[in-house]
Amino acid sequence: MKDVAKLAGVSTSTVSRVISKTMFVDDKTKARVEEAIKKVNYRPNLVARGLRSKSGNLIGLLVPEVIHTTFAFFIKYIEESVARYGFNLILCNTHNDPETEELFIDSLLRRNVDGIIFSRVSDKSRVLRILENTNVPIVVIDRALGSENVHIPAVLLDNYKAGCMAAEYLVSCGHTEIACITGPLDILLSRDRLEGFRATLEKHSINLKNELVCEGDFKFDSGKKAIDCLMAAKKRFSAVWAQSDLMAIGVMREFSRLGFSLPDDVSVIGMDNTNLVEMVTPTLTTIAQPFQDMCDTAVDLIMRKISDGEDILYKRVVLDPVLMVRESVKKV
Amino acid sequence: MKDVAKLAGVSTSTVSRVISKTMFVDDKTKARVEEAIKKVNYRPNLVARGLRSKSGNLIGLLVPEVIHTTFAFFIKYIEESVARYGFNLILCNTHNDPETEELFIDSLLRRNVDGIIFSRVSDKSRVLRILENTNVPIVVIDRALGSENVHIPAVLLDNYKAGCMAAEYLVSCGHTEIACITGPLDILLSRDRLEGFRATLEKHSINLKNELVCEGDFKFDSGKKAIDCLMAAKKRFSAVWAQSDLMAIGVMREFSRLGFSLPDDVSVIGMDNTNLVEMVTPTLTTIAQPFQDMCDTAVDLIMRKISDGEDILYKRVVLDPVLMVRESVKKV
DNA sequence: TTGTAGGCGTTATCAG
DNA sequence: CTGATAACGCCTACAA
Repeated sequence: MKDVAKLAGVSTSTVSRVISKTMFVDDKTKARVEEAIKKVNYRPNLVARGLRSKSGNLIGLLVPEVIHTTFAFFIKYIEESVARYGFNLILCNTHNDPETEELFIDSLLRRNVDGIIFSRVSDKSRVLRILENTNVPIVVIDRALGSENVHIPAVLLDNYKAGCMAAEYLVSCGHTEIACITGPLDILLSRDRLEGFRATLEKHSINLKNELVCEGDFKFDSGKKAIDCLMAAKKRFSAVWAQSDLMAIGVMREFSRLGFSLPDDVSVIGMDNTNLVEMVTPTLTTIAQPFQDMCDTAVDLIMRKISDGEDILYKRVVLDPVLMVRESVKKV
Repeated sequence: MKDVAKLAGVSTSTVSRVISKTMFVDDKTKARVEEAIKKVNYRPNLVARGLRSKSGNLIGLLVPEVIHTTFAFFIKYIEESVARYGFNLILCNTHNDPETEELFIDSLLRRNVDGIIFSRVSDKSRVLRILENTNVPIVVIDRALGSENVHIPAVLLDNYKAGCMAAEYLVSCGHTEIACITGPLDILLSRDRLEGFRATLEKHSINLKNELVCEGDFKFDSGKKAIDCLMAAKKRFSAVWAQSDLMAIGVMREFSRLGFSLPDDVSVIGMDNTNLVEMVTPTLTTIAQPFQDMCDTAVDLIMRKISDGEDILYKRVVLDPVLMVRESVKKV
C-alpha cells in the first residue's frame, strides 16, 4: 500500500479511500492510484483489514458431518451463496460433539467472523449461551432449537408438513398398512415429522401402530436394521416411510436382499431428495427439502444483519417440503 | 490482553510469552498470568496474531465440486486433519472455473493462509504461476499436473496401477470381453487408468477394442449414456470397468432398466469406493482410493513445511489403490 | 479533496 | 527472565 501511495504520489489514506470507495476522491488522483495499484499488482491484505475494521468477510459454518448426508448440500449451497457476496467460508465439522462445537465457535469468534451458520446444534446449552452473548450474527439452519428458551434466528423446514405429505401420498396410493422409520426421536424434527405423518393417517382413519414405528439414525444401516426388526417380528405392511433417503435406500436394499421385489411387494418413500434417489432401482419417491432455498435464506439473513444491521433476532423462516414422485411407491 | 497484563501485574509481552510458550517465563508469574487469563476469560485474537506473525492457523482447500463425488471425502478428511493441528479450513468451491479459481487463490493469499491444498487444478497456467511465485506451501491432491513444467508437491493415487488391478481382477474372474468407461480423457489420471487397464489385458492376450472404450465424465449420467451407446451399437462384452463408482452405478442402473440381471448378465467394477457401493444391488466391487491416507499425507506435508521449513517442493507421494471385492462381478 | 496520526491486538526485537 | 517499544497493514477521525 505504501508502494502504491508513493508511486501515485499520494498518502496511504487516499489509496485506502480509493479502494474502499467510501469517500469521494478526485477523479484524477483516483485514476493515478488505480494505475499504481495495477502496476505493483497491489492486493489489500484481508487480515489487516479484518483487524482494523473487525470484518474480514468470513462466515463460519458448523456441520455435524460432511459425507453423504444432507449436510453436503448445506456446505455446497452455503459456500456458493457466501461466495456470491465475496465472502469466504470456514468449514467446521463438529462430529456432533459439544466440545468440538465449542472449540470451533471459540475459534470463529476469535477470528472475528462476520457470521456463523449452524446446521444442527447439539443441545448443550453452553454453546448456546456463548452464542447468545455475542453480537456476531448467527443463524441456525435445518434444526430448530426446541425447548431451550433461546432466541436465535433459524431457517427451518416445515417438518410436520413433510410428514403430512408422505402420509397423504401413501394413502392416495391406496396403502392402509404403513410403517415409519424415524430419525432419532430426541431430535425435534424427527418427532415433528412423525406427528404430521400420524395425524394425517388418522385423518384417513388409519391408525399408525406403534409396533410399525422404528427409530433410526438417518443413516443407511439403520434403514436395513429397521426392516430386519420389522420382518423378524412378522409385521405386516405394504408401505414404509423412511425419514431420510439413506434409510429409505437401506430399506430397499434389505428388502432386495430378502428376496422381495420393489415396488410390487412393498412401497418405499424417502425424505430429502438427495442425488441418491435416481441411482437406485426403482428410483425413490421422496419428500424434497429445498436445500438451496434454505441456504440462500440463511446467508441472506446474515448479510442483511451485517449490512443493514437489520434485526433478525426473532426471525424464523419456515420453508415447505415438496413431494417428488418416482417409482418406489406402487398404487394398490 | 491489556486487562490480563494489568490484573497479573506484568506487561503484555509476558502475557504473550505465556500464551505462545515460546520462551521461558518464571513459574510464579506464569501462574499469575494464567489465573488472570481465566479470570477475564481471555482468548487471543487470531486476526491480530495473523497480522503480526503472518500465520493465522488457516488452510485453504480448493475443490471443483462438493456434492456426491470423491471431493466430499477430501473435504471431510482434510478438515479433520487440519483440525487435529488446531487449524481451521477455508473451503472454496471452484466449479472447475479458472476465473473462480484465481479469485479464491487471491483471497487465500491475502488472508495469509498457512497453506493451500488443491484437489484438482484446472490446467490454466496463470493460477499455476501465481502458485509458483508465492512462498505459501501448496500441495496438489488427487490430480497430477501433467505436461506443465511446474513444480508443486502432490499427493497422488497410482492410477496406472488402479487400471491394472481392475483388469487383473476381471481376467481372474474369467472375463475376456471387456468394456471400459473412462473419465474425461483430457485428464491425465483417466488416461493413466486406461493405460494400466489396457496393458494388463494385453498381458493376458486380451485386446481392449477401442469400440468398447467410452469416455465419460465421472458422473452418474455418463455411465448410463455409455451403456446406451454400447448397446445401441450392439457391442458384446461380459464385464465393464467404470472409472468412478458413480458411473458404475449409472451402468448398473441402466442395465437394470434394460432388463438385464446383475451380475449374471454382465459384471461391473467401479472405482473410488464411495459410500454408494453398499447401497446398490448387487453391491459394487470397486478399486478403492485411500482417501484418508491421501488427505493426511497432504496435510502432513504442509504442516512439516510450516513447522520445520522442510523442503517439500519436489515431493511427490504416490499411494496405492486397493481392490474391494463385493457382489457385482461374476466369475464365469 | 487530501494528509497526518493513532490504533486495531498481537508478537518480535532489544535492552535491562 | 521481563519490560518497553516498534512494528504487522489497514482504516478513520481530525485537521488542513
